[in-house]
Amino acid sequence: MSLVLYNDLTRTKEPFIPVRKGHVGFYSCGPTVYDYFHIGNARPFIVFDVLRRYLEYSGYTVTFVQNFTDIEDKMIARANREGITVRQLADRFIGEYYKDADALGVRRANHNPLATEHMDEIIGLVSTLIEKGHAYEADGDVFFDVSSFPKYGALSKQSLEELQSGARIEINERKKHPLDFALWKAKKEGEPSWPSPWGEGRPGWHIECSAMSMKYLGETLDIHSGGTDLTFPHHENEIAQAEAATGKPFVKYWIHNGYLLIDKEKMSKSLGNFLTARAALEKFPARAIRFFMLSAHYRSPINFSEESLLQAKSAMERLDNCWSDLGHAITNRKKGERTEGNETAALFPALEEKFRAVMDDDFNTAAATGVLFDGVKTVNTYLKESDLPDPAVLEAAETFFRKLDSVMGILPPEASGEEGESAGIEKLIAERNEARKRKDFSRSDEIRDELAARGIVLEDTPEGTKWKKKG
RNA sequence: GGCGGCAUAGCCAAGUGGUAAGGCAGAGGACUGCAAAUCCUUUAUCCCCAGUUCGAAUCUGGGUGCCGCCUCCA
Repeated sequence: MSLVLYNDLTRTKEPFIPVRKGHVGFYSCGPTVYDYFHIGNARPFIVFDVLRRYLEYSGYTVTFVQNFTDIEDKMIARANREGITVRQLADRFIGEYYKDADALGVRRANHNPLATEHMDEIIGLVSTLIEKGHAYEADGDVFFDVSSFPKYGALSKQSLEELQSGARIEINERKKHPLDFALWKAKKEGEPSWPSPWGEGRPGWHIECSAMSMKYLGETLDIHSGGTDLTFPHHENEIAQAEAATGKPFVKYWIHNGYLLIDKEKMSKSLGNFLTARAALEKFPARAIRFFMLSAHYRSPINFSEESLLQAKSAMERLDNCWSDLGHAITNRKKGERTEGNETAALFPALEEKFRAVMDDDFNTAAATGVLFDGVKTVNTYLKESDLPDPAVLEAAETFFRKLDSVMGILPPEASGEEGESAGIEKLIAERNEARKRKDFSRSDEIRDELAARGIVLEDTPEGTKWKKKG
């Protein structure tokens, strides 16, 4: 088995074969850093983080690039409103991006290029396009000439005529074709600008991704991802810019995630129906948010709701219980225990194989969560039925969870031992167990309630009383 | 108008020809001083109609409903 990906360019699932054997160049469109990102924006960050991790799990060396758009209309508008520079605004929200993305368990990219730091590459690309007759200057603006690029519309499967007929774009007299788009915008009053062969100005939005992705990943990328709303025009334009300039295929696999909906409607800043990732993180554990995102296929729309997140949270608690029970069993294992658990131990590699199979099929994280919980069930059943667990089973189980978690990133973090607190809790538990021996249940329940008020949950098991923090 | 997506149990959601994964919630049982956790049992003929097929949630045609893109947007 090997990975098969749904390629939006061909609208079919295709075997994944990278340009360079063993290596993957992966570019994902990043945020415009004019505000906190919302939970809908978080979807691609999380799902493509998982795809990247899966590629690494599968043995590829991945170069993952995600840009920050730091010069753009909304950036300028907000900076002016707040009386700060665009650069200051960008610095601020890049910092905020990392806070939230880190909290969500999104691994950092290998490169996070900024448009404003790649003016040479951008201007170089625009110059090439003009030289090759694919772009033209008009009063300090430079436009891409869509009619010079026959493949235009290949990604969105629309002809120029079809695209135009439904278009709601403003007529611009200086454009040769209504769908021509800006590569370079002449400076306006109150806007940051950079020198260029066409005068002072700033880059259009689409050009930065073409220029920066090719700089870091070469002229043909393996994977380019983003939200499905970027298919047109953003990604269509990226293809036009890159391929008109290089004459080579720009991207082998285009993948787009479905929207996150709220009240059955797309969550977006312009609709005003958004919840920032930060606000979501205050309400729900990050791992529950990740699990929620992974519980549906990445191309399907998912509906964000309080109920869905609470369900995800409960599912995580089940995983936590299993993981902590497994940890207890491992910590407390004794020498000379049984070693006849081979059959059970063998279940885990088989489950991992299943995980691999479903993930290889266009990255089916929803099915993968099923496999994860098959593992949970297997562990729970084994621990219940086995008084003296076979270390081989425990190790196989732990390996299974760690391997899957290297991709999904939803296991609880390692318990941080706050020494003093633990000792105090242990003491109370001992006192409670004394009371239970005396059958002084009112005292023992009092202690349990006291701990519960501190978020400590007790479990009486044949091996003694366990405690854990309730998240 | 063009392009595209979705419709599976109370809720979330896999499954694309051989009689429905997984999670949440519910019910009954086991265990427990009571709990908690866990285990066992239990809860669906897959939007509707017609067709193809020995056989369809899965293919074809038609219908209904919902959503998105074609403008900034993950």
